[in-house]
Amino acid sequence: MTTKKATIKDVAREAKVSIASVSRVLNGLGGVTAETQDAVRKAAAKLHYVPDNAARSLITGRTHTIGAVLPDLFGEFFSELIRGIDLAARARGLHLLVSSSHDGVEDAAAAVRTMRGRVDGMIILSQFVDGAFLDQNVPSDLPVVLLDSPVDNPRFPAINLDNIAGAQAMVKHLLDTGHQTVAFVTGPAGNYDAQEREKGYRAAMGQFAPTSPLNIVTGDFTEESGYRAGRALLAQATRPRAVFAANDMMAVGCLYAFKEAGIRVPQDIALAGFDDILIARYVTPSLSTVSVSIAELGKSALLLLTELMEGKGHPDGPHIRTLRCDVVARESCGAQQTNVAPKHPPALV
Amino acid sequence: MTTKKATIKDVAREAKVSIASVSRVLNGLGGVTAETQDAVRKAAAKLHYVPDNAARSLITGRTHTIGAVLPDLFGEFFSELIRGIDLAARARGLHLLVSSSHDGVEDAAAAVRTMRGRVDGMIILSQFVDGAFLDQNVPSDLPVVLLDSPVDNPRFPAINLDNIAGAQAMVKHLLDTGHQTVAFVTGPAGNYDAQEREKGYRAAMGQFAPTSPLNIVTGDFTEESGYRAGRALLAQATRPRAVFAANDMMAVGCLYAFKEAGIRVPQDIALAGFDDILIARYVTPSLSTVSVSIAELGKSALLLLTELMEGKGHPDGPHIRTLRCDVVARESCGAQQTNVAPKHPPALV
DNA sequence: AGTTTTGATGAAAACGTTTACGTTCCGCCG
DNA sequence: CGGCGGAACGTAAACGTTTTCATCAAAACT
Repeated sequence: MTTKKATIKDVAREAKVSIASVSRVLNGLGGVTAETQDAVRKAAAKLHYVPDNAARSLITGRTHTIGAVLPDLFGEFFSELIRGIDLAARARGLHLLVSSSHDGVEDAAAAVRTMRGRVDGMIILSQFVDGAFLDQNVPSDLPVVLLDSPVDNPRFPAINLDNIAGAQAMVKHLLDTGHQTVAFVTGPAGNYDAQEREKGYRAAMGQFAPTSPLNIVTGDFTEESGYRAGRALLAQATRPRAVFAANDMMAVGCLYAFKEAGIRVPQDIALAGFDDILIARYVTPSLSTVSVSIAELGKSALLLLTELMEGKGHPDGPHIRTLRCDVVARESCGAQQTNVAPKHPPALV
Repeated sequence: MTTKKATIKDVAREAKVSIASVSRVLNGLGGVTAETQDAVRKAAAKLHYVPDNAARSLITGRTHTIGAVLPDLFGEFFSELIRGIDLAARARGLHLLVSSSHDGVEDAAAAVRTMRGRVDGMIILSQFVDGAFLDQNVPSDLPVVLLDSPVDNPRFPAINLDNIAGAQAMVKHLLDTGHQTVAFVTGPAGNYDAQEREKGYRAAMGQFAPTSPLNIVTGDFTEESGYRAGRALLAQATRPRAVFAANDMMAVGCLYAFKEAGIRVPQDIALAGFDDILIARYVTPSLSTVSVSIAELGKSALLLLTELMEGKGHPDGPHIRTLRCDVVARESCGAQQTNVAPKHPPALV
């Protein structure tokens, strides 16, 4: 590739046809004889012609790119999510523009605004978006799919995790395994997932252990907050029989607090997390948790988005969908015996 | 945002000026009186005007987007890498277009080609790129930074990890700790990092333990291959005193093979990996490894790329740079006593 | 043979910007 | 007072496509 850059005109001249014919051939529109096709393809190959995307976008109004707005890229959750989105996107010939790391509503708004005109649709996961935010920052004709969002608006379909059911199931599992008292470690206040999981805990306790008091300590999804929560729980007058943390990293933090104090898991206290991150399998004892297929979440979001983009104003089905979560019983909850070899990483979607 | 979409013409009409003046005001070019500025800004705000990026790109030839071509998005390495790139990019007002999951040279070529015209520069990490590939698929005027690549071409500066030195240091550390015989588990054949790490192992053994025979079993960076390698090592007539795996996931695989066989780590056999992924801190015993600051790698790549993009044909400094790797001694190599609380995740860059 | 249909092709408009180049107007200096 | 320079602003070209429409030849009818 030594020459400057070939345009469609150069190809047309080389092939001795008009630029319209070149366009037709290269876009497979038909209405061209086999010879011209050949000539055009030869010329294009010879000149290493690659169409200019900006010009194409300008006239067609499509970019073949979708945007992903995320709060951060750190941690397995987002990594898996992007992977799921990317895989599904490239299967459809779409590109992926990522934007992350906004810690305020202004940041998020800027991110969304600057994507305007660069993408054909967006997938947004942010605790800062609500109805007003969307109305203000999203052009009316831009398809958007929300992830893990409380927004209930048919114009902005959402895909959520079934956090409530998942948390309920885990609490029930802990109770069924024989742990009479279950404490809960919360996530950050603004986080929708965290709120839902707490709801699930409350609901399950009310339903399956109405006589047992609620026992809630606060955390913020970080390992360190889990560690502090673990120490706080151990300091209580009557130590709970089981601890359910709103995510795995906090559960791991608890685990280290317990180890440090010489408390055995699960014999002295049972432990469970939420997310089923990779680490959950590798800590000792392996961590019982609630599994959410994150890559699947990303894939579903992209599928829904493409449906929206393909014209059908609103896709079939409800505008809020939930993805089920499953209890994964490992060693830390006491329902499973030690198994030494962890499962391998999940296969590609 | 209810109206269709406002163009620069609409703003001009609303402000009763020409489109040229609107452009001047909005791009801060000067040569406009204060009143016109006001009028234009008011009109733009009123119409919710946002410039069309496609049109702008078409005429300016810049997209303010950089592309990242990666083999996959799975695992902590790529997650961290993207994060490092993204953070540095958005600090400079650049967008990030990712493209991943190519398992063949054709895939990679397609990825690079389809990015043409969409990005102002690219960061490429792929075992499939070599000099010929780049010549064939990269336009001559597109700045590119290579990551972990053996390509030695001033036109394509590269940033590599100092795999050789890191591996050498780890082998030396294992020998110094008193383990006379060190076995090595290789990575996939085509992987540059893997090759370099093996070189480091060979060099260190030759230099520091010339009488000890090399002991190399093959792996492919997956946990499962590490597990198999671990079993193979145990089946040897004289079991090595230490095992150095070319990455952490394989080391974890080894660890489970050893646990399964009732072999204690590090008492019966020492173990070390490479990469310092998050899991390394959480397995029991915690895994000694070689740490590479991956986010830093991404950040450096982006910085170098922006230097290239800003005109200076070739940035200062050598066209191949290496990032140092550091030995992290934890429990599994026997040089460190048990410490129960793992370090917290690395802070944001 | 004359008329219509069909299918391939080319000319030119359109997309929304940036920017080179004119034009106008004003103040200033000779 | 005439000419000149510069600031403010407008006109129009250019960027590289897609797409509509017209053209034209050949094939298909009547």
